[in-house]
Amino acid sequence: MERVRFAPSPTGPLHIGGLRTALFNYLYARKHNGVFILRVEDTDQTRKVEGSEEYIHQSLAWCNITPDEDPTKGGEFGPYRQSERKEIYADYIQKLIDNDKAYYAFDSSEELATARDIAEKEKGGFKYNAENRNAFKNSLGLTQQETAQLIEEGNYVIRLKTESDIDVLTSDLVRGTVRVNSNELEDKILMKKDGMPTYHFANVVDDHLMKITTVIRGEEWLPSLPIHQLLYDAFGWDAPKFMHLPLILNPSGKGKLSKRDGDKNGYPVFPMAWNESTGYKENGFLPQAHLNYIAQLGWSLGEKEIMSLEEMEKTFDVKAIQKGGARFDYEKAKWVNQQHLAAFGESILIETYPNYFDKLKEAVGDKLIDAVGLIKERLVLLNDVDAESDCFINDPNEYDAKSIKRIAKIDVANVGALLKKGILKNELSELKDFMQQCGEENEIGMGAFMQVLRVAVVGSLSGPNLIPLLTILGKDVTLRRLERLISEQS
RNA sequence: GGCCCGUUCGUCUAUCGGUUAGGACGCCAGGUUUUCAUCCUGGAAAGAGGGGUUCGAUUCCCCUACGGGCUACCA
Repeated sequence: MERVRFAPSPTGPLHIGGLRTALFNYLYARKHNGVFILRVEDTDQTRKVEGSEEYIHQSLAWCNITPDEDPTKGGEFGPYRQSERKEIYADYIQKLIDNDKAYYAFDSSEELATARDIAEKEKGGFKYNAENRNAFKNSLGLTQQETAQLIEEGNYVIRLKTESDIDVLTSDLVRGTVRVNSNELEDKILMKKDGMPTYHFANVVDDHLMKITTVIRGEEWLPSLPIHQLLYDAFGWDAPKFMHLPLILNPSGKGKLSKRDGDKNGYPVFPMAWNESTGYKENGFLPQAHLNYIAQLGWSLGEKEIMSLEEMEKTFDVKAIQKGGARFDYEKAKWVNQQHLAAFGESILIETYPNYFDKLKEAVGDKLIDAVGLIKERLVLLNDVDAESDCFINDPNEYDAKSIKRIAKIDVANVGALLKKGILKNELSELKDFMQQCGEENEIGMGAFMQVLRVAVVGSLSGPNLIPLLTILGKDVTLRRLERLISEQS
């Protein structure tokens, strides 16, 4: 039974990268009939941001990515919030200490900072490990008595005791074997002064205890994989499988996708609104379309790019995961959304997103389905509904200057008068025949009629199919709008 | 700086040693449409560079370049 987990920190809103990690975990679980767990990694109390855990839940819910086990619904392996697992970590760190795999260290942050400064100037980097740990204040160099005394005072951290000069072999599902010499590694802090574990420690302990079979996370974790491997070894545990996902980059390719770049270039980076920032939801994206697009960043879906979540669950394949980072492309994200929108039937679209169609419904009543049929193929985002519906609801506010220029050659008064007559005498649905006939008699092109009528009704030369639009609006509205154009343009 | 990972059209990607290097977004041109959008057809557009291995390399290996990540008592 495969068990995977998405393990975000509640330090702010979920962003696109985090959401994709969640998605891939979820897809992997579903594909293998496994279990998808949400674990909240809130071991850093100082960086915790109010409301962000709730935000993570809501975002996943919006996307229909439902955890099988999580902090709110619980599960067999809880608690699922790391801050509630303090005693567990204390037990396990003791095992490491007892087996000489970890040790106490008493260096102050200031002492470490100076050591780091000096080392960086001298050899370009600082590492606290077998090579120099004797130079620091820790239980490895101090007597038992001194150590006990310092522990009593409470100002200590616990570090992993790495061996010197051994090859650490790790394996990644998308990258194969990664080999690092332990001299490159550090005696990472496992337990902080406040008694909370660091990511490295809590992660390994929890993944083991929660019986995680495959760890799927971002590539930024690849450098610490050897540390995690050492930790599994220290406990004598089998490590799970690992899959490190390529990063999602800014459109420029410079750096990880950032909120800053999103703000600058006008695209959201969060699933839903967070403080001043709007999310994909508020910008009119369908959750399945958003997921469909971000899935393409690092996963080759094949020739058929447009897929529902269910289809992705079936086709997800580790072999198709990309190694290199993928740049974000908002244009394509919108195109995917347009494709999903187009696949909806009118009534299902209205049923699924009723709020977007409230105003239109009020204006056209039982002709709502016809009206939506006219605008549906014009939508890229759900938010476009407003602009596209406008011609059903309001008379044109003002006439588009370019369009007025384009009909300048037409005798609006004359054409308008003929149209008026035609509308009074004919059914709107038959107006085209009238224009044809009347056009021949008066040597006026079909285009002239249509353009005048369109500008009158919509205010510009673009918009939905005109005759069906008129039949929904009715004769009164059509005539009113036509007369106004005649009076303003004659 | 050190370590790790990566590199096919502008972008997302296919190719598991032999292909006219395929698809998608975007772009351009044409068609459909009263218009715009949709839709359809067509077009321009790619193997970072250098060495190997091989009868043959985009594909395997090495070097270089470039890009990214990590280098916290943050995750």
